[in-house]
Amino acid sequence: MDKKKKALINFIKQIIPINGTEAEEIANTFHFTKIKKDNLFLKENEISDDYFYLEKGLMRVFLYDLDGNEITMDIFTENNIVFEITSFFNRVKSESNIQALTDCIGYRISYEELNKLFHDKPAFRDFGRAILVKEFIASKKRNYAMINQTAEQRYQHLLTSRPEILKHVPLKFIASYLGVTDSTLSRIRKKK
Amino acid sequence: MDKKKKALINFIKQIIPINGTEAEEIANTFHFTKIKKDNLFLKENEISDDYFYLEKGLMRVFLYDLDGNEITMDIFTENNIVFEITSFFNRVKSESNIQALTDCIGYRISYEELNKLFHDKPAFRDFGRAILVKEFIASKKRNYAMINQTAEQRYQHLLTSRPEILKHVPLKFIASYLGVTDSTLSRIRKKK
DNA sequence: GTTTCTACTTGACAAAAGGCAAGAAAAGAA
DNA sequence: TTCTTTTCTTGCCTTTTGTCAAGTAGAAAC
Repeated sequence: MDKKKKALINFIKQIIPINGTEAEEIANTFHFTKIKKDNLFLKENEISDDYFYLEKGLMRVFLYDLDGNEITMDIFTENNIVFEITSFFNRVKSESNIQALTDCIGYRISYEELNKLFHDKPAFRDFGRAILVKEFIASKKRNYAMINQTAEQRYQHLLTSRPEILKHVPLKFIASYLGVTDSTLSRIRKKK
Repeated sequence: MDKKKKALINFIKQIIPINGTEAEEIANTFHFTKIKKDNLFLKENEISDDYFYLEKGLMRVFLYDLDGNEITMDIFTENNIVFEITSFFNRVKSESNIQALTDCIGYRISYEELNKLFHDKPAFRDFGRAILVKEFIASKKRNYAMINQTAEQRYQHLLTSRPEILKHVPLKFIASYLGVTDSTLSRIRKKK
């Protein structure tokens, strides 16, 4: 038993009903991982092999648009699973990068290990599905916000729902995540 | 063996590698369903119990914003799985409605039947996951388009990638799906 | 046929957001 | 500390999109 995996064990228990022993066995398949600030956890054109529980820190997903501009598509905060769904599950080259915005620690498993867990621990299948569903719902909410809210409303929502992002992430990344330019976000922020 | 389920069988085979017999057995768990134009396949505040393969027709997902306006969040075309992920998988009341935009036919199963299939046909688990991943990717692409493209670019893309929508769906639904007002879409369309 | 909807268009003006460039402020490096 | 780089702000002007309201076109109802 690895005492240090407590956060991961609690996270698993929070997602699915499972007894302590089994949650521990699952957690013990995961490997401790550190990522230094600014380092890339996933590079574009690589096939992602990381299903990663982020215990501490912040990460972002970004890619380049047709003009070569960086677009921040997602920002992950602690106590979440971080992975590039397309590349990881479809075993194709990633179009996006995942970068640590602060020093990060957490636990990872490979595609093979994940599938072995699905096989060995049927309860864990529900975990896998629940994570997919959870992230999918978050993506749909973002779509809704982009259609129905102004940039200012999206900013206010981020401010109240995930204030830790505002504290640690440069404005330009937040701006592109919210779908505006950094000038616009700077003006929005000034208003308040 | 039900000859009429050929489209569904082919769809399953297209998503996962599977032999004909097993694909047929899976397909035979599904129930033929018709939905008349304009009818609601799912009503808000109901718990969705439909995992639906749409063989022919068009459907849309919509909900009401805070001002009571209808927002079309998604449009489904034929040869796709239609379901409200949050309500169906989390067994909670749906916040959105699903409506037939034309007369529709297809095959449905319930949540219970789906889970039974996952249990009885391990290969079908990959199908379930592949569908989730497929829809998730589509949602992420929509997010990207909303952040990086103008309404006109989004319209042009829809025009070339899914022209059947333009033919059969009223402009106001397409407009809200693209994240613009119907006036704006009308002007965009005029340009070309 | 006429009426009644609904779908769509269009004009005039307002609001939201972007582009660009200059400069201030803050954070890091030496 | 000073220098350098990055981050953020701001002004000016343009583009995009929204709002509201009036009007047309077409389909469906009577």
